[in-house]
Amino acid sequence: MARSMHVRRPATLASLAAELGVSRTTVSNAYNRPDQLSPELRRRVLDTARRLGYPGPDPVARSLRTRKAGAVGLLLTENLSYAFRDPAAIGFLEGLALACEDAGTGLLLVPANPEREDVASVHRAGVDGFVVYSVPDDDPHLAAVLERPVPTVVCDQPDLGTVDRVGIDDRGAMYELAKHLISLGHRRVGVVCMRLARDRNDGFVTAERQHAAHFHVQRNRLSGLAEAFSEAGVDWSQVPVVERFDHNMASGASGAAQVLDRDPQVTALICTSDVLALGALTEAARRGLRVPHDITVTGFDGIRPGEEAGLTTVRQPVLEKGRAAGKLLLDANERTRPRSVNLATELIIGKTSAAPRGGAEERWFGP
Amino acid sequence: MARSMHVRRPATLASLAAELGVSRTTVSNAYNRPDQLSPELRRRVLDTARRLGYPGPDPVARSLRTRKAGAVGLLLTENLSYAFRDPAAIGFLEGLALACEDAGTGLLLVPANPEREDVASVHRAGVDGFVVYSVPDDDPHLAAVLERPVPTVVCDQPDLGTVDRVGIDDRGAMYELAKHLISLGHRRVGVVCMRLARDRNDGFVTAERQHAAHFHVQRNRLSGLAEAFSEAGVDWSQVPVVERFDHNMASGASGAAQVLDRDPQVTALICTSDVLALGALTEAARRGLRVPHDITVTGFDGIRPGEEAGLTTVRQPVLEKGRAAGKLLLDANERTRPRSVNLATELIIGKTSAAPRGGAEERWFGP
DNA sequence: TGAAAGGACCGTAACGGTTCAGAACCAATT
DNA sequence: AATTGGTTCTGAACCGTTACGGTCCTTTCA
Repeated sequence: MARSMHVRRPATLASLAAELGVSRTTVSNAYNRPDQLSPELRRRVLDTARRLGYPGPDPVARSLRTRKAGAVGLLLTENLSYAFRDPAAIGFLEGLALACEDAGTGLLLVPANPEREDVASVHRAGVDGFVVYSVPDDDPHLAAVLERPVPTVVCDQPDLGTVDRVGIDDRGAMYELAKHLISLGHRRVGVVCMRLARDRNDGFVTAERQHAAHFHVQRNRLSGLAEAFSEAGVDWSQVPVVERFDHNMASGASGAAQVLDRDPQVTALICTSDVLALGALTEAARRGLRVPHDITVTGFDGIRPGEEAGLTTVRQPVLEKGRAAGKLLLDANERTRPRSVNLATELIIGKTSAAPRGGAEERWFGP
Repeated sequence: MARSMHVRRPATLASLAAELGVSRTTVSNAYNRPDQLSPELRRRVLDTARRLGYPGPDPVARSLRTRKAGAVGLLLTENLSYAFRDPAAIGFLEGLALACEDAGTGLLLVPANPEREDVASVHRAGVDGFVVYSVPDDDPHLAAVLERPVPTVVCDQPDLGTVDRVGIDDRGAMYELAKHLISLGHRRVGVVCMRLARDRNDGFVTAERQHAAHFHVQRNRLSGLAEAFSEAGVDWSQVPVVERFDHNMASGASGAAQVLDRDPQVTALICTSDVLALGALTEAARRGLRVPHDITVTGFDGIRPGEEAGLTTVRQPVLEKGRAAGKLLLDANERTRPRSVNLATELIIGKTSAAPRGGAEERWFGP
């Protein structure tokens, strides 16, 4: 009980300076610019700091004064933890983290509960810039980010023209995939896609909802499909498109089931992500459908488990996307116009796609 | 070119107050305590803010005054991006993120390059607390965190007695796994472990280095093995233990190769992580060794790919560990003593372990 | 010996907010 | 008429630091 009975206020740079009989500037310099003071004095400052339990300059106060936080913020659609569940998101984050560590910058994951309209977390984030990854274009969090006077990079979002952007040509890539299926002879297809807007709509999607989709990525992938199949003479408005709010394999499976229940004659299940496609594969197996003999299944992304399953898909460089976003943000030059980066994708023809059984004429046996 | 020719300084709360002819307090209240001023005035404040392009109270200045940053920091051993490569780390992060989003707190990933001694990133992090995940006990970044006057939770680290801790009984769990192997008849075994210290040492490990390991988790897992096998009459000092700095499947494979080259007669390869074990499996296959008929392979962690491979391992609740760490940190009560949480593990007997071919007497045929 | 150079340290003024104890005002109660 | 209570708004202190532009003293060199 020999310790001080009164609550001692924590030491600050000022109190340390007072104790030493030097100016605050000098103490500050002891930490930040060793060359600005004599080694002896510096040692004395540091020793006294240790004795007084001064932990060094307060990072927040420093940030206020220097006007840099040493961190970039990341805004995602989903609950924070989603970032660690979705393989594509993980890849993106790894790339972003690579860029951050190169720059010695921290990475702040901003909690943005999509259920609530509460954007306080965005306002509260002490960051030098934002990366926005795949949020709906009408998300209030996105609006809040854009109001903040810091550089921003959007990824997998529409080009806003005002901030940097990185992405892929989702529409073109999906168009190519569709062309591949069409060349195999597929005309009667079904689609399972990820959520198209902030409201939950687990079921069939109207053409209108497809057009009005608030998720840039999904809208463009669907649009690429619609274009290709329309060109091939397919009436896109008759194609069953099923939406799933949650993004996991179970959704892929139930989405596939819903498509197959509606039209058992579809020869191909096109999924807008590999995760959904992997789920569709399980549903096909459950129904005793052999892939690709009885049915073709395709994905999008090029994640590892899809690769192992031999999935026909579009591979996109998720890690590079994250890294590019980080780089764009970290050398944000006020002078430059908003930049837009499109990364290349690659069509991967796996073993889950083949010509439909019986060929194109099969559709004459439809219901 | 009608826009202002001069650079306008960004609006602040003070300039907004001046423009409106009200006090700064009132503007602050307009944002933070709407009930403290009349609705009309509040509207006027917010409208003027929009007109002047005032983005709302600066988060850093607010943090300085309120003494809360609204974020917790995470310190990891590795380069930042490692967090997104290692399955166990991903699970931990998911759990931590869950705890954070429950509390509406941000999660700041602090870049801590293990190569450099530069701990500035720790000093610069504006956070309300730290979670430290599996860093060597002599890491300067850890020391820097402990000097910061904020609550801290260490995970997979020794109990420091001064800060909260969460972990598992690595030693006991590995002891149980070893007992299982011993009961199957294994006496001649080899070990592949993760890095034991900050220096790279890809090769055999002396008993001394095992004891002095700076990674709590690895030290305890090895110690559990040593205890069990010693009790079974095995001279642990003769057991080949190979260390690998990088944690990936390739390391597991090359580590296994090194053990098998040294002693082709080992009947079991014990790996201190599933990732290493998966690599060991590939090396076994490469050599034409059938698992478990020709050789037993075991892991530790209970990650998904291991499960799919039918790996015998110890499953630990990585997600729960992260969540527990977050909870501990977020309701850090000054009054409570440092808490220590041990989570339960489960021994998983998969299909990669079996009794050694020829039984215990085989060792008589050794070199 | 005087001028110039350089090292070491300091004072002041921000940085952009929040908070608390009132002041001013008005209506309702005693 | 004085008191009470409530709402609305204000003034000043404070958060802990760094940027900026000095001053002062000691060397160095012509």
